[in-house]
Amino acid sequence: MPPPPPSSPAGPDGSRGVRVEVLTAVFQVRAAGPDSTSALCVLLERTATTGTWSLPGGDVADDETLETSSRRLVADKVDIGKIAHLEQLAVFSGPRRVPGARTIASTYLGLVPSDVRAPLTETTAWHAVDALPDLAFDHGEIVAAARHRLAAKLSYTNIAFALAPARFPMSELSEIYCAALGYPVDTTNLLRILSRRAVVVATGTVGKTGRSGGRPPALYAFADTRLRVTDEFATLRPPM
Amino acid sequence: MPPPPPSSPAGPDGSRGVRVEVLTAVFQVRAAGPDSTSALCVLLERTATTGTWSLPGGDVADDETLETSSRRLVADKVDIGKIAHLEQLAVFSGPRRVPGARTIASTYLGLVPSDVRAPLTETTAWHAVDALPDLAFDHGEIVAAARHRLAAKLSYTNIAFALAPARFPMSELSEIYCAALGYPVDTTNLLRILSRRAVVVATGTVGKTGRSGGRPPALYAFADTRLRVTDEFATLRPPM
DNA sequence: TCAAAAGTGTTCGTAGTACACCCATGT
DNA sequence: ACATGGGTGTACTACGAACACTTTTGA
Repeated sequence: MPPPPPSSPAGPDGSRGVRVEVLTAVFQVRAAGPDSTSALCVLLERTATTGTWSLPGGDVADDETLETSSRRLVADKVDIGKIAHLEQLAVFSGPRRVPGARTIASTYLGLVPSDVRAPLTETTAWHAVDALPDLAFDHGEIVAAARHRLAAKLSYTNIAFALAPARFPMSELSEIYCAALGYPVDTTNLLRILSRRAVVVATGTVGKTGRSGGRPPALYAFADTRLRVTDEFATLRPPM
Repeated sequence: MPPPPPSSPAGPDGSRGVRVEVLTAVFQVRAAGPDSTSALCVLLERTATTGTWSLPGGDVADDETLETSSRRLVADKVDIGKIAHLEQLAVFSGPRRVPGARTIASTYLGLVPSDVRAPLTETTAWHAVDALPDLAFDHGEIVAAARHRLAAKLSYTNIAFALAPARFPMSELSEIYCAALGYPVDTTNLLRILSRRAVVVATGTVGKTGRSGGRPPALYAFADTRLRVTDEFATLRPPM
């Protein structure tokens, strides 16, 4: 019994197929809440009929990759050039994850710098991830996975470049880390760690002092604008 | 202009869809080469017609998740119960990644303990990852991604439980790490690290001494048989 | 008693945390 | 001058790498 070739068509006419949707969790650290402290927020859109919130997404087109698809499907919500980082998250494939036709969701994590002011439409809004409304289907699970991924990568990659403005005082970067991680981060040590790893560099310029006095802060910038693993081997390093 | 609901069907009758195939890179550390040293190997199958090697896989069925699909599609090659760990890898979605109908590949990484002796069929074989033949389509890329994932997780999770037998001397575990990582690992330090993290525990039993003399080794076992992150925060730990 | 393999202990370097202290600016 | 925020310096700790040394077995 010869096994079928592993990549053979599903049916004789190739007609069989499943629906594949792409869903993207776009994050931004932004002022939220009454005291306007920074919080990690996710972009949601409201379905007109049911009123429930869901992640932006839709179907893949024939001639595009899933990543292109993700970009296209959030383009009308956030300026496409403003997504500083986009990466695959996971596939959600439960046969009954959505009602109706069987639909597999390929999900993405997108990041937008904190100084981007996206023009929102009537049906889209940023929601703090710590105070989410009920989400459609398994979208809550997807947001949770995206948060987890972001938090993990903050500690061993330069992924924060995609959440920070081009230039920033370290105190601002510290706030961003704090918002994304959910716990306070020591600004002093953050600078040391990121400097040692050559993730951030001083620009030589200084910013303006805040509303209530204080020394004007030095401005820093990320050395790269692409994801880089900065602490590859937590342990079990190769010899020498 | 109300946006379409994010999970609406693609076409009026739901007929539109893409082909989704599941491909699995199954790894095992096994004796390979003339000197029969341990090497990381991947399970491949040969296409009868073209003679090229490819990863085991096929199409998703309507009522199964992708993971179930992966298990089913390698079941005739390796006893399904012997896959100690299976996880999502990535989605490969280039519109022209395979000839013919547009096919998206959802890929998985599977691990089999080194003491499992799988009954191979005529068309399947284990190949050392350092001496792979030409692979079909983008399967080489997939194997590379799987290797990379495995190496990374070896340093911050207990993932090696899925590559090791139930009980083993530390020298054997060291060989497994060495084969999977591609560089030598100090057995002494490996024990210390994995003990501190409570990843391995001594069983109290001792094994048989080798063919050429030597002290009989203590046998160890993994504390868990499911993936656990053992070094969650490489840095930026939460305070206290 | 010697070789081979396993196990123990010690030293060293480095990275990250915590925190005290010093600097620059606005009021 | 003093409050406010930014920056520097310094202990302390912990973990892992490297490697020497001891123990236990078979020949």
